[in-house]
Amino acid sequence: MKKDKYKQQFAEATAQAFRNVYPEIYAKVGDGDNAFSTEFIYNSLETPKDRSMGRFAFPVFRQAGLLKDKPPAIAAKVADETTRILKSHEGDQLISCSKAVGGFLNGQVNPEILAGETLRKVIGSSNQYGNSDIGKGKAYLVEYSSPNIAKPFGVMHLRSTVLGNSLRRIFRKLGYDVVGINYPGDWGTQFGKMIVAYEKWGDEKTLEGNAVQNLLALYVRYHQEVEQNPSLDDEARLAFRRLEEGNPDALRLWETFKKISHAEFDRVYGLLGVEFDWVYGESELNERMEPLIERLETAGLTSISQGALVVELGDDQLPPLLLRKGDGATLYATRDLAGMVYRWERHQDFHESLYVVNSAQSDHFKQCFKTMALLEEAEGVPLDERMSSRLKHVGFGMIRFGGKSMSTRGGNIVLLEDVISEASRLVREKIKEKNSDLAGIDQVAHEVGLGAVIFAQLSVRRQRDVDFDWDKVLNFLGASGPYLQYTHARLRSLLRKSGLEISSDVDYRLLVADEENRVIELIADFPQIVTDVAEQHEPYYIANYLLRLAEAFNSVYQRKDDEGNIQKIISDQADLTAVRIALVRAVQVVINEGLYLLGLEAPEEM
RNA sequence: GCCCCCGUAGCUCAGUUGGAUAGAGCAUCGGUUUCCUAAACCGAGGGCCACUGGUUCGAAUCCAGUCGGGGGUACCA
Repeated sequence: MKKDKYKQQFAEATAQAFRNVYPEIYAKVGDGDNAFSTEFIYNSLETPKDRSMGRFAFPVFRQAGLLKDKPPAIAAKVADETTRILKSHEGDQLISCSKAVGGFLNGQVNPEILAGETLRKVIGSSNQYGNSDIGKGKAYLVEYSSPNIAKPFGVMHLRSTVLGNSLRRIFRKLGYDVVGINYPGDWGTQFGKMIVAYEKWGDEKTLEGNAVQNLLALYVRYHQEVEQNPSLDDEARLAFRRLEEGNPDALRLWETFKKISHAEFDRVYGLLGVEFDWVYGESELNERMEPLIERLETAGLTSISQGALVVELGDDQLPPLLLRKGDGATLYATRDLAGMVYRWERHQDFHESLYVVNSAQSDHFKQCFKTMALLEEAEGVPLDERMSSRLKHVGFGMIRFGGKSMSTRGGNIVLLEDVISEASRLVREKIKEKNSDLAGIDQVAHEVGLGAVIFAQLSVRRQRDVDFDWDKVLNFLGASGPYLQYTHARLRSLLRKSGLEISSDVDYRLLVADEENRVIELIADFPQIVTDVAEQHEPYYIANYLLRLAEAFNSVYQRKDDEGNIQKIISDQADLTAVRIALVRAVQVVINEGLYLLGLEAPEEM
């Protein structure tokens, strides 16, 4: 982790100050990893709740016991000494230590220098700002979306899709060789059901026109009829068996279902702007399961339980993993295990492999990961070469609709496409009333409507369940995608209207307002936010951050003087305009890039 | 029964490895446009941070238990 140079300087000075103020105790404690070390202080630095207190804060409570002194007294003494030390650094007044408050030392960064360094960096590197090479040469696998064939693309698939898409972009920004994986469910007993349903109630017409809708209708009908007639499930099992045995009729139907679904998925991904690097269905693993099972057997991990072939995991909390059902058929866990090996073979030594899948499946992943760990242990794979420790389940909460969980079977489902088109329609109306001669209105309306939909998914912590609420998704006020896009469009407008070449060679002393400094601090925070997201696999940090940045900028934009006049960005004072335009450019670049990382477009106008 | 997630303003949610008076959006009320895009900005009201106990200089945050909601719990994925 690259260290923040301002923090580092502050930590060094503070550490030195402690040694100077308490030499006897320092002599006793000595160097090393203790409360006096730069390292310790650096890691303890916090961000003050109140921005006016400074850029960072160091709480001295932990030193209190050691120093046998009261925290406020310690803070006061050390603050004075830190200030003296920092002032003695000639010609380099980057940071300063303000008067201590309570038990905290507060550090400030010289605003003019922070502004200059930050804006120069952003303007110089443009959308590369925040890039890193920490991932250089490392493969990062991310599986997301993974819809089921012969089922429609509902909003429930949306979360996985947009989360994964965002993570893919973020890891790329950090230099990883990212492999975005789509792993559609194109195998398993549900195809037996589809085949039975088609043979009973469908015909060629089912596969024409709106084929996906027709297939869904068959699927729903199957689940209604099976209530009355449980023997349908036996037929379905038989039909799937036919498929597995390579029966030509069954295979042809399956191929057709697949083709229809893939065409539909590709269309939806195009709409969403989502991309993948590697797409393979469950069926592609059919040949790879047997070798995997043999490996497990050779390792002595398998046993027969109630007629099924299982792996006992030696864990009270986890049921055994099922490799084969009583009838010999494999299960999705078998396929997932084979898939893990497949991925490892294709991308040897990957850094991490993520599964962006609903939290309801967390036990399933625990079972699979544990099984892989046992296998590698049994095979004597050295610890640092094990794939099993690099597998991570990135879970997320459910999407509910009207308080109930959505289910394809019950037909309680909202189609993603309906949501997007409704959102776009509303955006279009809004644009018409405000900016009716906007060129490319349909495209912009789509981008902004889609922005609302995606942002609604990414602006909350993954683990939370979210209730799908039309009013909320279609509300473009406040914390929303359109709010960010609108702010961005205004920034672009400013840049156009100024008619200036953007230059970072401006007089940063002119940025004196609190509001402006707040914006600069936020811009300076961006690279750290990006790495936080990567570590926690939480894109909402970016969503949250962008809202704060947009808000901060909007209050610069509408700042008023004492007489109530707006302090405009573009004025007849050339120097002031130039530096403010540099600030505008920097904000615009960061919002643009942040939106990109979330998977949103940033229109020029709206 | 056991396991996982969640419980913060009327609603939807933030709250970084415990830290300085618990924040934002929506909704409500009040203000701002001779207009660099008002999809915005400024302000007001609104809280036993589910409950109880513990750890600590300090707990919304950590631990134990209770209550409430959701999910999972071997031959579906």
